[in-house]
Amino acid sequence: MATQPQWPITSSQLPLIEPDGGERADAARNRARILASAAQLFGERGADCVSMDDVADAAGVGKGTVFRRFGSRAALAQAVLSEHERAFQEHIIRGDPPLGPGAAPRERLTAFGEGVLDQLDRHAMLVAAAEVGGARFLSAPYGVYRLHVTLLLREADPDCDAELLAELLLAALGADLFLYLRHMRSLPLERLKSSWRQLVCRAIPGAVPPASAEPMRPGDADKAALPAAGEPPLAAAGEPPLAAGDASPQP
Amino acid sequence: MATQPQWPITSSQLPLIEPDGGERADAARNRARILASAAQLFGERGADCVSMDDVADAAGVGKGTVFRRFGSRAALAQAVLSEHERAFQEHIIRGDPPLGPGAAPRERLTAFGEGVLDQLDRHAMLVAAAEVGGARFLSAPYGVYRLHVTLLLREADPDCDAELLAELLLAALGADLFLYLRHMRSLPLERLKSSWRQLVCRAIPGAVPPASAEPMRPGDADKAALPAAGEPPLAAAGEPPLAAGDASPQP
DNA sequence: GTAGGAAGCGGACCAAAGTCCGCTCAGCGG
DNA sequence: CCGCTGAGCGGACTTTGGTCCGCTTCCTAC
Repeated sequence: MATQPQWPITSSQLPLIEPDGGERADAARNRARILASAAQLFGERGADCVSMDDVADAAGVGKGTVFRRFGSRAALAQAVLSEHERAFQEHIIRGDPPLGPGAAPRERLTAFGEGVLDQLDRHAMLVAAAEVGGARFLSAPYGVYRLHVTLLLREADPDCDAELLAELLLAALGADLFLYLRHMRSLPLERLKSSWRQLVCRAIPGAVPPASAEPMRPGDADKAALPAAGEPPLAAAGEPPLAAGDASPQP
Repeated sequence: MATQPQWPITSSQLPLIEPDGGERADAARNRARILASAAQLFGERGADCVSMDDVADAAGVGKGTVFRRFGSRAALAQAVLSEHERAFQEHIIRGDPPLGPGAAPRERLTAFGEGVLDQLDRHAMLVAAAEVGGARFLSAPYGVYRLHVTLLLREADPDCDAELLAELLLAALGADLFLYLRHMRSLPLERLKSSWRQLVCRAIPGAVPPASAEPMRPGDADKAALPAAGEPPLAAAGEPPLAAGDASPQP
C-alpha cells in the first residue's frame, strides 16, 4: 500500500478493452461467453447481487480470465451496457430531430437528457456499477456525452465556458442521483424529466429573453424520448463510435 | 446473497451514529481515539491509502470496535469531516451576507457553491470516501445543503420545482466530479468556481426578482418550511446541524 | 462493597475484488 | 504431421470492508 495521496481510481484506468482483431479463437469465445453470462446474471438478479465469481462460474471460465478480458467489475458492466449505449449514440448522431441533428440546441439537450433518463430507468443499477469511483469520467460513453453537450452549449452561447458547463449539467444525469431519486424517494420518471427540462431551459435561455416565460410543462417534450434501444444494425460488442481520445490498451 | 434486485447500498444505511449521551466511559474514550487516529492517518496518507485495520491498529482497538462505533468506512469519513462541516453550516445559517442570510438568493447560492468547492479543494478525497455508493444522499450534510438550496431556489422563483432543481444543482458539487476535474484534468479551482457562477446565473436568471420580500433573517426561514413535498421523511439528517460556538472555517 | 446484567470489546471469520504464476494448448512454420 | 512457443488459462492467493460471538468490564442497584 502506497503512502502518498493519489487519485482514487482503484486499479487499471478502465481501458474498456476493445475486441482486438488478432485475438485467439478460444479467447474470443471466452469473451463472448463471459459477456453473455454477465448480461444474463445482471439482468435476472440485479447488478449488485452478482459477484465476479458468479460470472466466471456461469461462463465456465476461471476468475482470472474474466479480469484479464475486462479488467474490472466496472469495465465488465460497461461492456454489457455497450449495446444499448451504441444504439443511443446512433440516435444522437444520426437520429431524427429532437434528439438527432436538426433541432435547436435547447431542444436537443432536453431530448438528450430525457433519453439518458430513459436509459437509466431501465439499467440504472448496471450503470451505477459501471460508474463506481471516478470510472464514469473515464468511460467512452461519458466522453461522447461530454462532447455532445459541450457542442450544444457552445452553439447556443459561444461565450460561456461550454466544456465545464457540460460537465456540471451531466452531473445531474449521474446514476447514483437517479437511483436515489427514483428508488429511495420514489419520484416518478416524468418528474425527473420535467426538472431536467427546467434546468436546460435555464442553462440555455430560450429565444424569449423577457423573464417570467413559463418554460415547459410536463408532457410537451417527452415525445422525444429515445425510440427504445431496439436492434442495432449488427455491431457485436464493438466499442462505441466516436470514442474519446483515451483508450490505453492494457499490457 | 440475495437473488433480487435491490437498492445498492452495501450494508447499514449509514446511520452516522451520534455521540449518544448515555455512552459508557470506555466507549467514549475509544470513539475519541478512533476519530483522532483516523483524522491523522487520513490527513497524512490520503483517505484511500488508509484501511480500516490501519485505523483500528493506530487507535489501539479491535476492528470490530471501529465498525461498531461508526458503522462503515463512509460513516467514519463523515465523522472525521463533521468538524469542518459544522463550521461551514454555521456560516451558511448565521454568517455574514454573501454566504449567510441577507444577500439575494443568487448571491447566496453562488457563495454557497464556492464555499463547497473550497472545502472540496481541501478534503476532496475524504469527502469522496464519505460519499461512496449512494451514501452521499443519506448523509446529514447533504440534507442541510439540499434544504438550503431548495429554499434559495424557491425564494428566487416560487414556480419552479425547487426540490429537484436543488438536487440537480448539488450534483455539480459532487466530490467525484471535483476530483476528476481538479486532479485528472488539472483545472484551476478558480475556473471551477467560475463555471459554478455561470450555472447559478442561469439557474436564477432575473437581475433582481420583485424585491417586495425583504431578505429573511437568520433564524426564521431556514427552519420554517419544507417538511412537505410529499416525500418520505428520509430519516438521517438528525445529528450534526448548527450548534457549536466555533464559527471558524479553519481546519 | 458486591453482584448482576448488559454494554462493549476484539479478533476470528467471511465475501468479494483483484493479482500472480506455472501449466496448457492454439496456431504456425517447417 | 510434428514440434515449438507464447498467448491464454485458471485457481490459489492477497487485501480489505464488514460481521459475529464469546469474553470482559463498566455501571447500577442493593
